[in-house]
Amino acid sequence: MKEVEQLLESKQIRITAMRLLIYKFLAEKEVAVTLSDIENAFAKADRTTLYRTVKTFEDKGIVHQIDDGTGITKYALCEKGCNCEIETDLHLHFHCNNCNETVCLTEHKIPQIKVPNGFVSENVNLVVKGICDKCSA
Amino acid sequence: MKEVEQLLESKQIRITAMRLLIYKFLAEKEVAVTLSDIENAFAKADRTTLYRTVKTFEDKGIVHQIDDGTGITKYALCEKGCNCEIETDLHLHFHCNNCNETVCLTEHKIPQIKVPNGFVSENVNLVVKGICDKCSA
DNA sequence: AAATTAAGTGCAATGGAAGTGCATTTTTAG
DNA sequence: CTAAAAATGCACTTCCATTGCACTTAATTT
Ligand SMILES: [Mn+2]
Ligand SMILES: [Mn+2]
Ligand SMILES: [Zn+2]
Ligand SMILES: [Zn+2]
Repeated sequence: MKEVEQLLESKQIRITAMRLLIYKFLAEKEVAVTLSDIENAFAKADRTTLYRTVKTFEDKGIVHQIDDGTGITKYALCEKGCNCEIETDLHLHFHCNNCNETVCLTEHKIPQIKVPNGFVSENVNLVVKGICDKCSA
Repeated sequence: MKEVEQLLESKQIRITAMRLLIYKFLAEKEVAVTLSDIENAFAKADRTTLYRTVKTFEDKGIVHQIDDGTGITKYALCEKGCNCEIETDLHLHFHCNNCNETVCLTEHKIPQIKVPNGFVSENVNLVVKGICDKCSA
């Protein structure tokens, strides 16, 4: 647990019980989660608090948002040294049409995309949909 | 106008005044439009009608939805012979962070994306964000 | 330690957009 | 012309993101 507290402090995030719990929850999940997922895991806490906690994490660069096309924002912890606040998020995301879960494929970087003359690419969002490893087994 | 009516008929879409107008509106726009854009252009028509008209167009394969990450669904006419109802939509979309408009880059196909073993890719959504040609000039 | 200030949390409410049920109008078919 | 089918309009619902404000907890200052 000490490591988590150190991480939060290093990112200028004050430590509270709620924040430690939410961080732990995100760390245990191997998939991206919605606000409702968090809400269900912490029935006592108010949705607003969870929302703002995740937003704080995002602002401080330890969580990134994922728009997987379902219309519901998902969140996942950043990898160590991910820097997605500064550079653009480079890895791709996979959404399973069967189990409806979304995962970060952090090892799979988004290839360079060519755009027509006059266009300037600053950022790319790439979501692959299909069947995940668990569902295809 | 005759061509439009023929196109609609060939796709089993009944011709109504509203549908012709909306088709014309989409055809004139060189960018993807939101439902609100259409709503503003046809103040008299009810939002539901516009919604269902566009949905009909989509079901019949003459319009495709675009999720550009703004959280608001956008629509654009399909190219001739686009077949995005059958195969997956292959071209990429560009969203301008300056003018906030989204365009189809129909000439730019989405490259083959590698996914890890066990994952099956069925569909890819690729949105590039940056500065469009008009805004960068 | 007490007082002051700032930050975090909870409750209530708002707003935007997508979507649906049903009554009414318009089109099509017999 | 009449009956059936499709399209349209209105009202309403749902879902999620987001905010204002009051209250509680933690951090600073005196
Ligand atoms: Mn990710
Ligand atoms: Mn397109
Ligand atoms: Zn799955
Ligand atoms: Zn632009």
